[in-house]
Amino acid sequence: MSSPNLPVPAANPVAVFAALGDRTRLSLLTTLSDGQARSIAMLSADARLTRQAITKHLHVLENAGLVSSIRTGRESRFAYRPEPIAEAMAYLDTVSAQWDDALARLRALVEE
Amino acid sequence: MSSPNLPVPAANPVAVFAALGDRTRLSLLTTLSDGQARSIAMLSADARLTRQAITKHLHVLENAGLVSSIRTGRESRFAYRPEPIAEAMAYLDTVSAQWDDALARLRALVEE
DNA sequence: GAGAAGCGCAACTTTTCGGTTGCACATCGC
DNA sequence: GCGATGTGCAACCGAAAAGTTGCGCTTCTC
Repeated sequence: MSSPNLPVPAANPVAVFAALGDRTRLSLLTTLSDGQARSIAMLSADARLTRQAITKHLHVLENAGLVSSIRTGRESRFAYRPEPIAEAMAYLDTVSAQWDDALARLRALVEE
Repeated sequence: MSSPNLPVPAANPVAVFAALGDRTRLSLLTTLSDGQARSIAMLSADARLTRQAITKHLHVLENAGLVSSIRTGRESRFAYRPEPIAEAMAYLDTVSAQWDDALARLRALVEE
């Protein structure tokens, strides 16, 4: 999967959050975040789902830029990619920053 | 909506991310994050969707704990709630921390 | 070379999601 | 009191998501 030199899709916040919004995928990502690349077979081993279901989830994660895959021999290994997570956190930061600003202004107003 | 004294649902990370994984909802939340509570009519005014569609999205956000609503007179006003965002960021922090640890260990190994 | 392991692809089923429409009901303002 | 405003609820629809099954193709391994 993932035609070799096609750039990894831009980490669109909505797509990233959507990818994270499924417990199977969140669990896969958490597993992979230890830096160890794993094959589909390995990742499906301890899952209650079919290998194909896991494969689909991995592709969703890949399209969101959260993992990358390379085919080596007969197996394709998936690896964690940190960038989108950083961008997602940056996005959430802007949201909570706006909130904090609003709070600060309100407080200033109240305290005279 | 939201029976008065029922505790706001626990901010389950999966539910929060799923709620954020839609551009209409993300946009609604961004709007509300300025601290100003708004009625459904206000929030639907500048949207290309039906009032009912907006209402549904607001309920999704509410179930994820991202907003709260109170009925005042004939209108029900929705307000931003910061807690789930903080928890979501905390979750992402654990993921990226695990990644950083893995990187550090790898680096240490390589540098002897 | 033969069997096993690891995948990919395609078809199909079942829910879930995002949206709309229609209608009834409460409330506000004059 | 009455029209306008703001909602809530329910039914319905189409598209996408989640998952399964079946099958064929490579790649190891002995």
